[in-house]
Amino acid sequence: MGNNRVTLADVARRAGLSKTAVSLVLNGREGTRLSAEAHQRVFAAAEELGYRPNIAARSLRTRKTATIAFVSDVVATTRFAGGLIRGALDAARERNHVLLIAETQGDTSFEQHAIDAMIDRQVDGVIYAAMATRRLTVPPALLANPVVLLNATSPDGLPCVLPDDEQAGHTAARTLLDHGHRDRIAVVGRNRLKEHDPEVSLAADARMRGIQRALSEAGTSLGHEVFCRDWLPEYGFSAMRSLLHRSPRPTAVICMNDRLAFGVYQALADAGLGVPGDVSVISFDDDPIAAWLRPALSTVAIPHEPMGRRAVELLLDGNTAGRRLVPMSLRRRSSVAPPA
Amino acid sequence: MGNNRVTLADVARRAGLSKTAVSLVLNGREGTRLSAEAHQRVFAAAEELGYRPNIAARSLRTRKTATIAFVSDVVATTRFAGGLIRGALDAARERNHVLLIAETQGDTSFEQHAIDAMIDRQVDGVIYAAMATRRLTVPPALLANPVVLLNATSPDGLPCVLPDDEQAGHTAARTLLDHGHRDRIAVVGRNRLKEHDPEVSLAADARMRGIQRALSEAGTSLGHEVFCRDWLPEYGFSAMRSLLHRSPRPTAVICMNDRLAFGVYQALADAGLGVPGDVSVISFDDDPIAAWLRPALSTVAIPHEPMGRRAVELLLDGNTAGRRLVPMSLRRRSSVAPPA
DNA sequence: TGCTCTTGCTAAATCAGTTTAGCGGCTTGT
DNA sequence: ACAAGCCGCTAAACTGATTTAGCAAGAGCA
Repeated sequence: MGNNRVTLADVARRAGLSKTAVSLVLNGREGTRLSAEAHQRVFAAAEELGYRPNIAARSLRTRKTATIAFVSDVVATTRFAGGLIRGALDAARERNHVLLIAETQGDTSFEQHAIDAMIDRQVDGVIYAAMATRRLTVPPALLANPVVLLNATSPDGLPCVLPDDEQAGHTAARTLLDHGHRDRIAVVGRNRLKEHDPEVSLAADARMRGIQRALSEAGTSLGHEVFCRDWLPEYGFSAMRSLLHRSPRPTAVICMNDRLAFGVYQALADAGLGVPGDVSVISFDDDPIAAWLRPALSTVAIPHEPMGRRAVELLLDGNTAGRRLVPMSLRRRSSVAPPA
Repeated sequence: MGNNRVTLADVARRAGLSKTAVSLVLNGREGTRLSAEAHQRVFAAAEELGYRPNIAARSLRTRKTATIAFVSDVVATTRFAGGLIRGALDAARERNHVLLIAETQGDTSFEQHAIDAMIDRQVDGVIYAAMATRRLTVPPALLANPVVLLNATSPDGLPCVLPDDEQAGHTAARTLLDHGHRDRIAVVGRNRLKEHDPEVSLAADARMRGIQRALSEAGTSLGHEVFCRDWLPEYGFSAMRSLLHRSPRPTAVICMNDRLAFGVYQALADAGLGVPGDVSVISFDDDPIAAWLRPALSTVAIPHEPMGRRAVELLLDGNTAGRRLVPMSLRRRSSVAPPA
């Protein structure tokens, strides 16, 4: 196993120099007065022996592990997480860092355990991620070292990365307005809890603000709105059913996420109505399902990868406190058309 | 930061004992002749100071890091990965280990980089995971330390964890037979490449074998089959369309995965046919979408969490070589009924 | 009394790096 | 001619744990 790994001492012996010299050369230290010839000998020896530094040993002295902890409530294993981790992974790789991941599953003792485990391993910093965009309080144990919140804010004013949901709401509404929809635009998925409790969601309120701003800028306002207990297909389904009983019928529906939109599609199909011929649909998230629906669903994507990437950059490069909003962009597909 | 972390020496000083004594006590070593009183003093001191061992320092000596590398082609960020990582994370936590993750994205240089990065950090072992169940060759650099393949096999005969797709195929077909379907069962999603090239897929062939075994045990055989270029909704859609032109029309369809089944649902809805009234549908994977469809789709689930868990157990406990098949179980929902 | 054994504990080596302090030899300035 | 400074390099300390080797005091035995 590692018993015969090549060490710095081996390289030094081979190069006929001291460990010090080898360390200085391999770390590319400026201002050492080692000769060009010594540099050559070190590089050659390291190359020939296939030397790789032992990071545990190094970090013992330097207190840098080139390792970042990615701690999340439950995000690490949801579809949602994919892009977040991918982006973080990419940015970490570019900076020669690796990611240690842990999931708290919302359990305080798991969380404590996870954080301890990470800190014991001397991570250089922690990315604390939430599945739903929301406000949270970070465990005090974390505050001792660099932290960046991902998809969350905290009262401590820690640096954080969030999607720009208000702009997304504006984009969604603006898109419908641009297609000629006006007074008969409905929203599916309003939810008092999500909109009023920042510890539950920040997205719901921000998206609504964006939608309402776009409408009032256009001199109009929301035609209908339906509240939903949760943002799941079944609630979208019944919400759309209830909308179809109202008159005038909406010409377009903004769904608070793609799963609701899926339910809305089902209800429209059951009623024999076509998208976008009879009703246009637009939504948020860009869940994989959005591209699979027929017609494909136009939706304002959560920028998972850029967010993950941004969090790592913020952590590693100077991270001034405060929030960073990452823009959300429209995936134009086929579910929006002018009203009949 | 870490400059004032409590060290073993601090605890020793406080307890009025040597570092050796403290180390022995805290590690619960048997056969030391330290007095009960010394034990008390050590525990008290450690507790009072909030001592936590520095794992980098420890691993320098012991060559154990309590860290596992989870290297995958692309699995880490797909929906697919969720359960795999979750299971691995759970099992790792139970054993006081953590997971270092990396993604190669199928790029050889990324892969080399990732593997080096993990080995430099002295991981105790590597889980090498694939997104699609398939055969692959593991990079030679890995062979120097413990490896378990997850969702993959290799010619090296390394220990590996795979879903039992043949049994899954048998279960799917058996379920339809039990409901009274017999000669008019169709398969959607046959694919020569997937079935014949183990480096592309092992699942396709295994599922087909299971299906055919169940049918021949019942003295019947496949009514129809449609080949698909890929297992995506659009191909399921056109496959089902073509099936509807044949006569006799199938009474039930086995889809090779849930995304195909989604397309099949769309085609049936377009044709005004009901599931399961006119056609029963059963599938594989248990993608989240399966539960969202109306009627909810019965499908044989890939046991992601147990697989991830199993991989960690295999790696940490004695891992005798050879393959472990993890059973796949049926999620009974509403898409299967007796033929009309 | 002298010898060995056990008991309870510790000094020092070790892991693989980084960093500090400084050593000879040569050049330069006065 | 002599001090000062530079050049090229190294010995040794240090990081925080584990582990080996062994010491001193007391007990047991002849």
